[in-house]
Amino acid sequence: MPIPSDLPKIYRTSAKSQVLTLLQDWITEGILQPGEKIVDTELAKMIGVSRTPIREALQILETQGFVEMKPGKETRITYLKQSDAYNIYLPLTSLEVLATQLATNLITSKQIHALEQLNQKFADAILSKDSRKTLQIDREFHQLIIDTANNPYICSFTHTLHLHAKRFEILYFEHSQEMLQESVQEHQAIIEAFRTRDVDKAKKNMEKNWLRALEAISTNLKVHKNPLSESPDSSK
Amino acid sequence: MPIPSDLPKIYRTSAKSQVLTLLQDWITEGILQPGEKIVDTELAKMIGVSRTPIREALQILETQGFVEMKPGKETRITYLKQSDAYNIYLPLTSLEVLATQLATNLITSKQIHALEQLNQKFADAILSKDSRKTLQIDREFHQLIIDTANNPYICSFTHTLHLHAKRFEILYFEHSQEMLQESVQEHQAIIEAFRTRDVDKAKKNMEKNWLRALEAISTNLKVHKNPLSESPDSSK
DNA sequence: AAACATTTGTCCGTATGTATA
DNA sequence: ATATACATACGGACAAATGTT
Repeated sequence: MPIPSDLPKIYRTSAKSQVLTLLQDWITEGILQPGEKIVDTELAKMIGVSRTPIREALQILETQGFVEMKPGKETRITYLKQSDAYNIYLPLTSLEVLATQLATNLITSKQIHALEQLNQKFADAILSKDSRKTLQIDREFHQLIIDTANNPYICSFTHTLHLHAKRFEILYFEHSQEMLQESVQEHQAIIEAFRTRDVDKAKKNMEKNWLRALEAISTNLKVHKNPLSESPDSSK
Repeated sequence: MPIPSDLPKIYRTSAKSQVLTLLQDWITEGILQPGEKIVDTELAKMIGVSRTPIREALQILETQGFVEMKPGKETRITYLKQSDAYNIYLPLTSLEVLATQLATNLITSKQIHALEQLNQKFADAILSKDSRKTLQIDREFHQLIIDTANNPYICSFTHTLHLHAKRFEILYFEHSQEMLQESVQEHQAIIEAFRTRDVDKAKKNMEKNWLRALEAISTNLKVHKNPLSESPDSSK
């Protein structure tokens, strides 16, 4: 059997990358809470690797804004305030609007078809009221557009912001049915705009999609569940 | 003498951060060339520290797109093609336009005054024909606006993109006098827009400032100086 | 095909700096 | 103020993987 030559090269997965993905997951899911102290020896024992890959992963998490390392002192999960919503969603909006603009001129009919299927799955997920699955499929829809734009910096930045947004939503926000239904409409409008290569329509709907989510967030926050989520008293 | 209590806390600078800054400088300045192989033991000997802080810095440089680590195989400085100009400058434009929007509502008269002084120094630097200094002051102008916007994600992303842009310009591009003169005008327009809190005018001029630079780049590239800057033959 | 050289990935010990009693 | 405990930063050694002869 001939081996297809265009297979994506599978790199050996280092302990570092596995730890990184694991910790990103623990932080976004809230298993590691905002403000929680991280001790590398403990994590190492817990996960079953040495301190080195733990530390290497922590370095990366710091540049992504998930932990704060005070050299020689301590390492903590970063705090996340409700007002951070703007910090996260506004640059995410700008970058995804740009991705949409670039994608409009690059997208193939095959990819448009994939977007349609994802939006259908999205609509189904909303009805199933499985909010985790719904969020997951929404992100896949957006990710396909980002991938189409084919810009490594946009891809990297939005990946980080998506993780922060997920953490934020798990901490503070529950999407309403009506809001998600509107999302389906906007997704559909983006797909139509792609078909007719209508850059302006595509961008406008992408922007609306995110800004509406941000507005919903700022007017409809979860009750403050977790004291650790707030920044500590600065008078200390 | 009373000690002012609002001093920014000076953290002990780790070997890791020093190595990181040093390598970022070497890469953007072209001392470490695109495609060049990096051996951590060599760097460690050269700089005079152990492999650990070198590796930690390399992890971060990888997430920023300056090096590529192939596990168990090799570590290389990333290639930079002329066509990467779009990848760098387009997201930078989007993010700085957003920063400008946010800054318009936050900027103080003191900061506006600082911008004016920077733009004056910028104009002087252009006449002195010291292109390094000119670029440096231009970045300080933009950085002040970004700092004013007060968004950690925008700040982090644009920092990385500024470094990539600097590397690109040193490799491929020499700003012309006329282009820089236009920049002075746009900066002035931004300052005026800040004064009157004219969000739209401020954004438009910031966008124009970057897009014009990108246009100049794509129509006026340096002669291809460096064979290593090109990606290697993909048929390998 | 197998042994070698090279380089990376991981482990763990030690020292330095920080906070607390 | 001094001593103690503790966590982090760094160093050096070993193991694993890759490419080569």
